Amino acid sequence: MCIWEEISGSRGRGIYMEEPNKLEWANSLDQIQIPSTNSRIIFQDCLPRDCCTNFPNIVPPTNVSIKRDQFSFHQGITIDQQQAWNNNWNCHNNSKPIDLNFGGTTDLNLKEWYEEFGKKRQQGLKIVNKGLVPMHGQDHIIAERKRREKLNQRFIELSSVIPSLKKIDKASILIDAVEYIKELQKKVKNLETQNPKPIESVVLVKNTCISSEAGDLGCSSSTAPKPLPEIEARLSGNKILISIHCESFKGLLVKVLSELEELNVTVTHTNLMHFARSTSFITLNAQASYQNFYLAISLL
Amino acid sequence: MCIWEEISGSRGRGIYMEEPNKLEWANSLDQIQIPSTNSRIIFQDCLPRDCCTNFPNIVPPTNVSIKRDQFSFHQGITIDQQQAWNNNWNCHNNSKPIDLNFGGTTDLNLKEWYEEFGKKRQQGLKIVNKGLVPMHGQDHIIAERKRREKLNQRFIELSSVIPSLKKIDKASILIDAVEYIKELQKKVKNLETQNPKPIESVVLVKNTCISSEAGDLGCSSSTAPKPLPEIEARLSGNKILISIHCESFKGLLVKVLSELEELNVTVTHTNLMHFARSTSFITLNAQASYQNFYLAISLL
DNA sequence: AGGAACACGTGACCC
DNA sequence: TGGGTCACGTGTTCC
Repeated sequence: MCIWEEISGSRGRGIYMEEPNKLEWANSLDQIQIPSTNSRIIFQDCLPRDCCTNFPNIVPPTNVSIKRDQFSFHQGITIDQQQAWNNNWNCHNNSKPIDLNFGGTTDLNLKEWYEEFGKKRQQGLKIVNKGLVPMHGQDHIIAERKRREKLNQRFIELSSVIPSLKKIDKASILIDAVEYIKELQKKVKNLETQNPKPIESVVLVKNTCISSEAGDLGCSSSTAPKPLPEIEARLSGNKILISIHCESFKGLLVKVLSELEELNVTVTHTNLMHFARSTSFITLNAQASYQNFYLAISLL
Repeated sequence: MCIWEEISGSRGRGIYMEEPNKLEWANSLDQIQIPSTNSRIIFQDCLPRDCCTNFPNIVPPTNVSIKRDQFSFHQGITIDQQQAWNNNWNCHNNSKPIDLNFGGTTDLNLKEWYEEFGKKRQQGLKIVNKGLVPMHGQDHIIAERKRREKLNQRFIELSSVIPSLKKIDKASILIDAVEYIKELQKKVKNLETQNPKPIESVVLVKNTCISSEAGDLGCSSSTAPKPLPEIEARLSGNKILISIHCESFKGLLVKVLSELEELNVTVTHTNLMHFARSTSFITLNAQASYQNFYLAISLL
């Protein structure tokens, strides 16, 4: 014999009803009695169609709300059972509970139905008294449900961008995500250090008398209408292409190269050609280390 | 009227007792009856001294365990009430429950005491039936606790490898992880398509009489002890460095270049030098499209 | 007060 | 059967 007696009281924030989450396995209908007021009982994991078809008149007037394989009943509003049955019984994606009126409409023996139904089940019918949730507690439940859904959705999203996913439980997803991210970071680092940045920029230092540090290249000595040296620097990432047109002198290339070396620039290709009027054309490919890159450019 | 009737049964895995965590506010002693066996009821938030002093003989033999401002009673072991009272009653930091024997030792009226006590309280006495925990349930609780800890640990790990983390709640971590992974994937793709593979390989085609397609480069005409042409090809990813030493003839460079062009190889740098005995040294930098890469190499 | 985030104990389910 | 995983409703805390 199970009897729920309602005793009102306030606990914590909301108004609570009696006996929250009372749960048991009914092995005999003799154990079940319906709370008189303000209570709700959910029969979980039962086949709703059977349940509804055979459900007897327990405590009229009683409502039954249906959702998936659950239904609950309580006192209050009544609507047409058959209508809800026809429209929504098999509509599993309908999240809104449906009220069904059982009050006085059926006379079938719940005990008989239950015991027949119970034979097909390993355990007794699970009965949860849901009547004793805090008022406003429904909001909390729904909010929490949404939060869980959101989190799960994002777990799915995360797992979808990880190609090397082995198991799909949450812990593994997180582990593999960390692993994958580390792998990608490593790859990017490798690629970036040995490759130019995709962004290209061009710096032009043409027809400009360069500063004192590079002055020994022969800047001041020229009085030609087109003043020498001409220096062009083109940048792509940390790669540099330098073109120099200047007067020839002994040790010119050594000077240029040592100059660049001081700027921590690695020369990858050089080309020197003498041309008319004893001038030289120097073409250089070089690569700057990242930390000295802008310094090097500004000094050039 | 509140009646707990024990109904044994198995639910899930362990053996469960009836009515776990039953909780209510008792406003009248008429509402309270003690479960006959295997149950424990805790009176919370009551003053133990009063309670104990005045507690009647309810269902002998009954034990009462005291912990802070709670005490529970159940059937079983009995110890001396007065001793526990003297030693432990006010010892609030004693976490071990103490058993007190009420069986037949006191005859006071619980109803009177309770109602006197209840006047001082806003609410009724809070009664929690703690008797109905699952057996072996402790393992489950601990396991689940560990699982949660593990998951949280991995959330922390994940968040530690994401540099652009704004908020630190779980949902945001997952979102940012997805975003970051996509970003990295994109970066890697960009870098990989425009850059050579980091693996370097070297192919040597030295001192070999090349095949008919390249035969017009002058292979057959040479009778020198060291037969010309010499061709070396070095590979790094899809980049190729070719060194050719062969006899000079008119249109040599054009021939070489058009030959390479047919192989869908993009030449990025060339250098031709004439040297002694009217031979030429050609150095070429080239880049093969991936699909023609191995073909190009085999033809060279 | 009221929403958001979290931890908790628990029931169910799956190898 | 037992270990592991998940979802659920709830209590708590913070803003």
